[in-house]
Amino acid sequence: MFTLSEENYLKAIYHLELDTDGGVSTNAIAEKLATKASSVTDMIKKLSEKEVVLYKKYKGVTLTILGKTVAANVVRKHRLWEVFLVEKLNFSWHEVHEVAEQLEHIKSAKLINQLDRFLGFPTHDPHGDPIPDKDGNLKIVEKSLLSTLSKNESGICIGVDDSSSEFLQFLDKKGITLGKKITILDKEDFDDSLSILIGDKKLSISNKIASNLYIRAHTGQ
Amino acid sequence: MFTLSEENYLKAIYHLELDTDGGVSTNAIAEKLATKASSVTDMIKKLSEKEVVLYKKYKGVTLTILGKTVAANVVRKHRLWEVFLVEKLNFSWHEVHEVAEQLEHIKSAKLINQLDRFLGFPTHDPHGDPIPDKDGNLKIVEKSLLSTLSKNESGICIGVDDSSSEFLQFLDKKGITLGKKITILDKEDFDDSLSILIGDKKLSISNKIASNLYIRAHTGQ
DNA sequence: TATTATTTTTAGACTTGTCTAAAAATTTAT
DNA sequence: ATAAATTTTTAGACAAGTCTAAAAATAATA
Repeated sequence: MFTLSEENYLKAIYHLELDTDGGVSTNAIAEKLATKASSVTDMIKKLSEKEVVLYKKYKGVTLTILGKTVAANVVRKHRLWEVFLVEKLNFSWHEVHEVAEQLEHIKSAKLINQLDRFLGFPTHDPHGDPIPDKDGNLKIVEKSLLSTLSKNESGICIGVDDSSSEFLQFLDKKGITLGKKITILDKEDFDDSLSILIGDKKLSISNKIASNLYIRAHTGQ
Repeated sequence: MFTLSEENYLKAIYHLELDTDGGVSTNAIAEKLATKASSVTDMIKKLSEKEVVLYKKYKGVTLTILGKTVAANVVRKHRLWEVFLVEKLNFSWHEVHEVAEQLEHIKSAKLINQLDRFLGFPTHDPHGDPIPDKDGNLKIVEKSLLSTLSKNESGICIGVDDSSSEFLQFLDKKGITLGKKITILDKEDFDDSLSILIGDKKLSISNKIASNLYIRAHTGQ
């Protein structure tokens, strides 16, 4: 069994591994968890003892199969609870993270299985991130940043890169939500801003926004 | 803000105060929390600093208004989660306690308010115990043990005294659930066992069982 | 009321997870 | 390739919460 703190380290390493090749550095973990490198070293030794990470001094860490399974399970719980909060308790998508950070550590296999069923076996959380299945596998969806699409191309909004509260509230205000079809009407060379059609509304958005929105290619129609 | 451990102490004292007059003893708390008296003394000093208990050496503790409010809020969360688990996730009433012990420590006012609404503002948990309102007040229902009723009297089953897993499973097996009407058909002087009518079934139950079932008097009908 | 017995508190130690400051290893740059 | 900068690790300390063993206070009993 793993402590709350151990689970948080495993989750951090899990996320960092997704966009790093090779081992995850001590400093990267420290930054992600808002802690000190020395604390990370201490914890890594413990996790290494428990055989959930592979560790060689000065060379960073990688998760073992076991470690990845444990981490994915925490992520699974986090995202299922986010769905619950939004779908059943009327939370906005920018309000769920902090609470899900707590709920993800509740230990009960039955709880999470029944919650999954209760929610209708969702595959994605309210931010569009995939929910790992019981074995820790997740369905990869081909996705691209809105900013990489060309004029007249379109796609379905399926997620965000930056899921900060501010950004999500901004999207709410603009009426940009998951599942909506977005079409690029025009691209401005000057500042890389975009003119887009979302639903039946025409919007102008900056490149910064477009670089934080994930789109699934929309063939035909 | 209170730590998980502090909340557990406050809850234990809250429950113990309900069936004790005067202060709650160090040993009683230690037994309830399966810890040592010396640990209790340490924690009590901390809680006293935080002004949630009144403490005089060797004289036991009592909750302050603030302490009672905090404790009642933990109990409120515990019982609301139990309702959730039974009503929405198909848990049996004997399975909920352990999970609710964890969920009761999740910190989010919005979460618990929305959960309350989602569940239809329930007043009692699956074992028949009252759920404190936001201010920590609970509706007292006049209740008596089944064993105190006389022949031909009847009432509605509203709760259990012993909520151990074994007892609850026993009740399930016998078909005894909350809300059912129970009538005393006969009392056996020899061993104080009872012959009762529940629903349309006739049952014989021991005095031990009857001393663990709470009944609300059922006037008329 | 003096003497046991019980309860409670104190003193000191241990674990977990964290920190700061300094040393060691690695990487970068001249 | 050696010096400088950065990263990582070690060493030692601290707070929270717990424990054991012993001392102090209270309660029970003769």
